[in-house]
Amino acid sequence: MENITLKRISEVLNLSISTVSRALKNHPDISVATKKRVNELAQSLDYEPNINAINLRAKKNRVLALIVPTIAGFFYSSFISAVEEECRANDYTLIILQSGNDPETEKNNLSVCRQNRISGLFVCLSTNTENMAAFDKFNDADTPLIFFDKVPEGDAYNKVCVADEEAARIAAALLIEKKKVNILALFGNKNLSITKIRLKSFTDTIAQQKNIITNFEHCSNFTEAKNITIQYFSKKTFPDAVFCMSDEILIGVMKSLQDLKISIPEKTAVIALSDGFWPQLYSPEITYIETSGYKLGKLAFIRMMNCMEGKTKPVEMFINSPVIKGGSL
Amino acid sequence: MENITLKRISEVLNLSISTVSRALKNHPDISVATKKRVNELAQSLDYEPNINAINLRAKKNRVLALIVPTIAGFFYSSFISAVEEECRANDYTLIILQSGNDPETEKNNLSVCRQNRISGLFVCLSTNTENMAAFDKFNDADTPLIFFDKVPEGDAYNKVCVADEEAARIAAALLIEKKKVNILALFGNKNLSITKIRLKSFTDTIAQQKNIITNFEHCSNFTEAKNITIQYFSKKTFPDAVFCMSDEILIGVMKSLQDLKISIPEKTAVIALSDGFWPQLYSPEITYIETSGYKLGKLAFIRMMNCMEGKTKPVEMFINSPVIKGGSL
DNA sequence: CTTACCATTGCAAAGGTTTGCGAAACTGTT
DNA sequence: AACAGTTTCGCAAACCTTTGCAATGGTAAG
Repeated sequence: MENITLKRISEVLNLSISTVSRALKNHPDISVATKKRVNELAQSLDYEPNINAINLRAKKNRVLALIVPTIAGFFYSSFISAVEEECRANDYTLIILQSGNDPETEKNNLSVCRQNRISGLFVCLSTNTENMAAFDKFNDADTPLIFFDKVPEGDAYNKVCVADEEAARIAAALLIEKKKVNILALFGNKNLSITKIRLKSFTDTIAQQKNIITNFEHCSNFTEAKNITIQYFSKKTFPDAVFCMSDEILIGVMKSLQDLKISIPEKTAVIALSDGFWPQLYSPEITYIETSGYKLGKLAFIRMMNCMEGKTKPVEMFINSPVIKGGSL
Repeated sequence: MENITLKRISEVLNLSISTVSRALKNHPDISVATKKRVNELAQSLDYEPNINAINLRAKKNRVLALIVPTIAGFFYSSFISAVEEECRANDYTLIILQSGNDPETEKNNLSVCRQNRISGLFVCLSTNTENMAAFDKFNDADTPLIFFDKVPEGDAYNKVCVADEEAARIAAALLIEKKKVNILALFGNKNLSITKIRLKSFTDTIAQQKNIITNFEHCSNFTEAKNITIQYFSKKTFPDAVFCMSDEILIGVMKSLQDLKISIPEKTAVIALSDGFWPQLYSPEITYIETSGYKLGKLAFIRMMNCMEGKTKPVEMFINSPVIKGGSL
């Protein structure tokens, strides 16, 4: 099947390319009769404008890109889902790239983005990104850059975040309110700013109470979370509550608690920061503070649009953190 | 920051655009001295070629697209993850679009694809797509079209599938082998070909045994699966095994069994067709027949490459279905 | 000194679209 | 019949890259 272009249509109709172009765009210069002829032929030939040509001429692009360590996983895939919905609704094309948590791949991805002359970029940093220079180029080029989840430090960047501090504080407060006295608190990778914030906020809140013993542990994946939990709960006296910083940790913890047949909330309570999907799978359902990827995605897109409209200073934005009560506390 | 182009470089160096272009591509016509000058300047200016211009000239694109009902969910996101990895490794850009299970949106997405002059397309049909005409245009245009998961009927299309028939047969055989006699078999949406295939294969295998009672039910989401399970297991005599056609059904079933405190595998056995992530979350882990989104994605990409290399007839391909033993059977 | 040849480099066209500006045709007015 | 004013349309340039072919300069051979 041949490629249908304006030129092709213009030849068939004995018109100039420019007339065809204007007719399709409903330009007032063109007579209704001509518009009708053009539109009908275009329709019947299934004409679709060549985006590459359009972008080339316009020197810009309705293309956004998104870089994420991995697509799989509930938080990211629901974030992406939200962003994609908005892109589609606003006639943006979305390019998705995985970094695999590898700074080198991340750099290559940025190269792809620049080749594509994208007009905006969402980024969740890989765990060990240190040099932000490659990102700064986008700022220099006035290409909006929105970080989410794993964000860089400093106030030179746009960031959308779950209200990490608030969420961790609420969780700690709930544990205090329920008079828990021996808490196992599980956090993710030490180096992540997200971990630091949650840890500090949780610690600060708990520390106000004298009589609470808190065991802080770090675990960066499902398996580690499982193992640490087993370690703590194999003893004859064990924590009366577990705090899980993330979904991944939560499911690791739950696996071990189920293996050990420790009943919830009788023997121990569980509370988590979560996207909201997993907690409802358990019985009783897990009480959690919501950190919704979907909502965050929507917010990120709004922020992106604002950045594209006009010059604004980088800001850090938050989504709120409602408590969803299950029966685990 | 201004846009760096070949022209810009050529002006600085007092060379022609073509010389710069060739120098960057390491063309033998260009002297080493010139190549060096050009490369150094390009490097320092962070030159990235404009993909739109390249595509326009080449009249083709290293862009693939993928349409899926929703990105969220384990099967799809792991499928996408695999496809994206391969795209990146092979210098293809991937555009991801969600149909939201709406044929209208699906059609719009196809329009986007054609505007982008993509060179290949992966599609998981939305549940109620009837008219394949919009897809046929891609075949007419020699743009490879690979269907996965929800695939159209007939042999005019390329399809990559989990070995549905085999997987369902294996599951049924395992239940027979374990001498289960009262089985609750849960299947997804009746209209899906994937459901039909699994249902038929399962039924055919089970039917060979006279003494087995099988209760077939359809449920198209988590909640329905939960409710049906409760309905069956609230009676005083209940099934001694549950078969779950998908992950979504499995987690619904497990929620209800946990709520009712029905111990597995003592009171009832559970077996599922699954991507493999969820079964390991439970205790005991669920025995399942693997239907891996990730593997399927890899296969889909290979098939795509084959289609792009040369003219081949549409085929239906399968990935194998290993049994992963947990303790639920 | 001419001729031939090689190594380098430049010219120009093409790909599809948009848009400022000029050209043509037509309308209606004096 | 001449003119101005509209309506409708076409020309050509620009966006950036690639590539066949021509052109330039130089070197060596005759």
